[in-house]
Amino acid sequence: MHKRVPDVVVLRLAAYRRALREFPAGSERVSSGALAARTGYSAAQVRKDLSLFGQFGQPGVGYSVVALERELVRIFGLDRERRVALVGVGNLGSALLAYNGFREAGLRIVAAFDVDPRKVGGVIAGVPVRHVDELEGAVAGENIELAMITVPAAAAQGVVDAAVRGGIKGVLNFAPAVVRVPEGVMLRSTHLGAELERLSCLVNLSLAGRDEL
Amino acid sequence: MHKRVPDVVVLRLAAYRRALREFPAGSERVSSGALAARTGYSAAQVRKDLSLFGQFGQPGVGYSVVALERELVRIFGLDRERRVALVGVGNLGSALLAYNGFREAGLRIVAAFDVDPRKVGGVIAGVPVRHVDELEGAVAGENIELAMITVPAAAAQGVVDAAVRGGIKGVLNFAPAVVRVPEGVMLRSTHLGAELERLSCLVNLSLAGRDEL
DNA sequence: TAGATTGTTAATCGATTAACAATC
DNA sequence: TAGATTGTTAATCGATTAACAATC
Repeated sequence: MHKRVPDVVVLRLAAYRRALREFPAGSERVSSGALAARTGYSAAQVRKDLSLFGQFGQPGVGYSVVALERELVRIFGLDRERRVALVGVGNLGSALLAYNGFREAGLRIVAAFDVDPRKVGGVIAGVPVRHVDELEGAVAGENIELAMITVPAAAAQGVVDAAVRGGIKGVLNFAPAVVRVPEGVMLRSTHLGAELERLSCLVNLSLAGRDEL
Repeated sequence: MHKRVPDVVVLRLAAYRRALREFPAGSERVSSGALAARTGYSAAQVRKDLSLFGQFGQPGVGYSVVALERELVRIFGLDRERRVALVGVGNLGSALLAYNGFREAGLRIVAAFDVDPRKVGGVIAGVPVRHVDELEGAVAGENIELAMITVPAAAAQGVVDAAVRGGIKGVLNFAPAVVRVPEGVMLRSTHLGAELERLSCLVNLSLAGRDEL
């Protein structure tokens, strides 16, 4: 288990997992070809991607739907509960708190943080809102591994630094700002506008007579 | 202008644009090296990416900050207002309606749609909420080019079909469902859980002793 | 001029695809 | 057995990097 795993492989693994979950109840076996058809990738790519992590299939037979899904869950590290902090309880933060998909994925938002005294002390979607001053201590003392940042751009680096001091393992930044984390801390950045801007670019390029992306 | 533009290039162009916007006021010129330092890519890649679209720099001098940003805006198709519909006024839909970043990017949400009679007829963040039955007609008659879908998974394909019938050019799907669009309509899919699951995967792989992604 | 920097070509690197022996 | 399908190797393809002539 020492191979490098490209980002794009993680993206496809997530698609395989989703496809497996949506498989007709009662399906026991699935072939790389069937997974490919459901996800839009190729059978060879399905097998290659999975082979990075082990040998999960049987030649001539295929993969066990249940066992393969279990392997993917394990690869994603979602086979045990991961505790998550959310920082910034605005519109997007509230939407994330109310989102049900995390729980079933093993991702549990256990604490929310904000600076607004009207929000601190409240409870949103079952999650207590605490003052952001408590963030570092909470990460350090309450086994919080991941943090989602939904604060204004100007505040982003500060709260990321606090989470890092507390020992956070991964940061998902939704603030439209470049933030830095030390080596060893995983970082993903996105923001609400990004996807729509990229879509606009695709539409624009395709209309300009280019090939489809 | 007939080269294929890989998805990853669009991603980097967006980063260059953001970096340009954050450049110290008064900067007139920027080199590929300076852009690289700000975005974490390499100078050669900056030049190569830009060269896909034209020659924007001067040898020995660099790029004009203002002119390059204008070119990027043009490439993204954001040099004129693009009208956008939002379908599904839940938590995420409301967050998108309230997000200010779209307007300054030239993306204007002109109509929101829902099926809930308590929401239909209201106005959120200045945008009127209409019944989803009006979606197709609105797209066709009100020059709406892009649609953001924030409805439950089960309803996603139906509203996408309606938007497509109305002549939508691009769809950004936030529902956790696989949707299909005909050739010629651009589609991007993501959902709130996806990024956090990918982050979890990164953290898990890095802790398992793998190289950094 | 000398130093800096672009745009592009060639070289390298990595990812995808095709093919097939091994296996059920 | 014959048909199906995996895991992996080799071949192809595409993207990144390095290098440099051209230019300011």
